[in-house]
Order: sequence, then structure tokens, then C-alpha cells
Amino acid sequence: MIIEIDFNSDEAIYIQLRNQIVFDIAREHIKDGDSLPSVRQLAMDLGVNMHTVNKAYAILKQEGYLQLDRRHGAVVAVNYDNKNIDCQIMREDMKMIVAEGICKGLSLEEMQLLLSQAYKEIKDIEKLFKN
Amino acid sequence: MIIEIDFNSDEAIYIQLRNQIVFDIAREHIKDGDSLPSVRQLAMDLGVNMHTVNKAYAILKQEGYLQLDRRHGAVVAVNYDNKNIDCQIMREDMKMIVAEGICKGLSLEEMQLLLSQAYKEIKDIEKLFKN
DNA sequence: TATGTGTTATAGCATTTATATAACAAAATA
DNA sequence: TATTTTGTTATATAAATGCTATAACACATA
Repeated sequence: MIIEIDFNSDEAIYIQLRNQIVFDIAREHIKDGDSLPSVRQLAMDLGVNMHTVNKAYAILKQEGYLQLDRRHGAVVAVNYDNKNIDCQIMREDMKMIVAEGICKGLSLEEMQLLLSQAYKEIKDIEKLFKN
Repeated sequence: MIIEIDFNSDEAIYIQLRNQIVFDIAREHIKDGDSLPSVRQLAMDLGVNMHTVNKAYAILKQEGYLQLDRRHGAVVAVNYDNKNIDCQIMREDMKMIVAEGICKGLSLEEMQLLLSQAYKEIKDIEKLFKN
């Protein structure tokens, strides 16, 4: 698991953490069932407070990416049956991006190209680590 | 121009304002060259402080959606040649959404369907106001 | 027993958010 | 000309958020 924090970013650390872990899961750098570092361990590795990591983990748990218990720590538990459950937030985020694209004069096809490029990028990184 | 603020939302008011105006431009409810209400007027209409509106306008200006001057107030100035200029942020946002989609087990095709649905939704609302 | 989990509580500090006034120069209007 | 309206800037205040520090708890493991 590779996580890099930009301390100069205007994005909150716990948000960066949450996003990077989601990316790591998406590119299968971490897979279902894998254990994540403990909140204290990861906090020490990143030079960050324990509560900041804990906050990220709690959000990921609430979003259905992780399961937390005292036995096995933080475990990746991606629910692949989630398709229809909580896509509402994703729909809204998508709508926001599409609105911005329209304002920039992008066509539907151009935006779908952007999407497939993003998809490829993630999958390619995945392959990169496999080889 | 229709703007609704959710005062109970965890999203900052000036962010909500910024997003709603982008939506209004996307659905052509406001068009290139149109004047927006003055910061004081809109603030009063929404029951919000002047500086909050000013912050939203300043961001929209910085992002290239508006032009501000004392002559005409806030004017929509969408640059349709922006396609390649500042798509980097959009690419990153897209990548984040795609990563989330992958984690939920969505295929590329399913995500592209979500995108085209979002596109239609915005365009349909536009038609609704035209009729 | 000692250590390592997630979890909770409290506190402090810096930054952000939103507000309230106030004032300015420039432009529009009466 | 005088008044109003524009964006803009400056201070100040209160509340919320982000991050840290320290400590403790119940539970599980070695």
C-alpha cells in the first residue's frame, strides 16, 4: 500500500487518506480481505496523528470499504453487490462533473472519452504492479 | 436563475452557491453574456452575507465562469475554447469517481451509462425551462 | 503478563466559515 | 451635480472544522 500525503494541499489530510485508500482498492493494490496497517502504525509511518487516520478509517467503514474490529484490525471488505445501494452520491458527483464539462463546451462523447481514459489509467497502474 | 441553499448541509454555503451557478450555466438557464445579481442583491435574496456570495463569485471568476467589473456586475463569460486548458482538475475528479465505481463493482459500460444519464438529466431540465 | 487492536474522551491550537460594519473608487442613474 | 449602485477591501467576532496531544477503556493476542 502506497500512500502519499501532501501537507501543503488545501484538501484535508483525512480526505486525502480516504481517497488514496479507495484508489489502492480500485487498482487492486489492496484486495478484499487484506489487512490495513493499524491506525497507530499508519499514523506513525505518515507522520500524522492517530485520530486523523482513525477518522479516515471510520469514513471508509461507513462507506462500506472497510470492516473494523479489534481482532483483525482494518480489513478491506468491498461489497461488489453494492451496485445499486449507494450510487446516489456517485450520481450527484457525476452530475457535477458533467455540468462543468458542458460549461467548458465538451460533448457527451468527449466526456465519455475522459471517463474511459480515467478507467484505463487506473487499470494500467494495476497491471504495472502485477508485472 | 434559481438557487437553493441547504443551511443544514455540511457543504459550505459558498461551495453550494458556486455549484448551483455552474449547474445553471450548464443547463443554459443562464447564458454567456447574461448578468448575475449583484453580490448584495443575491445575498439579500438568499438570506446570506454579502461576503459569502462574493467568495463564490470570486471562485467562479478564477475558474473562468464569470467576468467581474464595476460596469456590468457579474457577467457569465463561459470560454468554450477551454476544452484543453483546465481539464486537469476534471480529469482528477473523474478518476476519483471511476475509482469508487470500480470498488463498487461497476463496469466501464455501467459508469458510462451513469455519465450519459447525468448528461440527459441536465439537458432535460434545460428543455423543461425552454417550454 | 505484556502488548497491540479499535474506540472514546478531553483539551488545545490554528484555520476555515459565516457574519456584521464600514469604507473606497468607479460607474450608472436621477 | 448629487445619489445610488457596482465590485473590492479592511476589521472584527463567533462558530465550526481540522489536527494534534494525551490518556484511558475493553478486547484480543502473543
